[in-house]
Amino acid sequence: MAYANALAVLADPTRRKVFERLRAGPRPVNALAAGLPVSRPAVSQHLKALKDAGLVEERSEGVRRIYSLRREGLMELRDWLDTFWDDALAAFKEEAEKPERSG
Amino acid sequence: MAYANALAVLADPTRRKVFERLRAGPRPVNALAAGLPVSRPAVSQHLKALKDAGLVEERSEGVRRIYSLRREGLMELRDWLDTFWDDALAAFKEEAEKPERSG
DNA sequence: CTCGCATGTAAGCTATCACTTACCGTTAGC
DNA sequence: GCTAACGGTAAGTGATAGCTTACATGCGAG
Repeated sequence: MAYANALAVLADPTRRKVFERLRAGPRPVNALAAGLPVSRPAVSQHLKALKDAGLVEERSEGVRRIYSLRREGLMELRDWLDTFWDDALAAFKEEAEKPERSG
Repeated sequence: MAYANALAVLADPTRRKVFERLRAGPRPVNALAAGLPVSRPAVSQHLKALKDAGLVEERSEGVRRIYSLRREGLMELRDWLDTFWDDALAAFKEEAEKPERSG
């Protein structure tokens, strides 16, 4: 059910912006916070949330913490999305929940 | 930017549950609310949010409102997700944001 | 028309969330 | 050791989101 966490974390616009910035490659906190309309501690908090959800990973480089994307964290979300196009599953579930029909 | 709305709407567990129930086929509000730990008005409110986000659609059938999935509403979200695997785009953006490198 | 079911809407409450400021630990350079 | 830069954490605050109850609306049956 990691997709649930991913959805919750990515729902916030600022946090999503931080996440999207990482698409361009690994970045230290300073760079991620630059230009955003929130303070640096706010970005730190967002990064923590992203990390807890498995969406980013962090490594130390001297005094900096370099954050990078973790695409595996998005995979469950993608899989979940795909279940809405899986017509076989949908049909099965429909029958399972409606053992009898009036028509 | 419809994916932003989709993310925000699907982030709530109860609302997501309602949405997932629709995977099994069109349902009236009553059926969607049955068994959920929240009141029926709460479900109505969730359905409104889902509808506003383009994730469900609604049609009247006598006194009932039949809600059904709208997969198009999920497409933008899926496309957005895919951008995180698009390495060409990622490389391009990386270069665009870093015109010079120390190496 | 009257009654009842199915559903949307309004108002109010509470918990949560994102933000800010202040502070602390850590690393690098002199 | 002293200082400066990077960044994580704590405490407090205001806004928002989801929930509930009460009420309004619309359709169908008799």
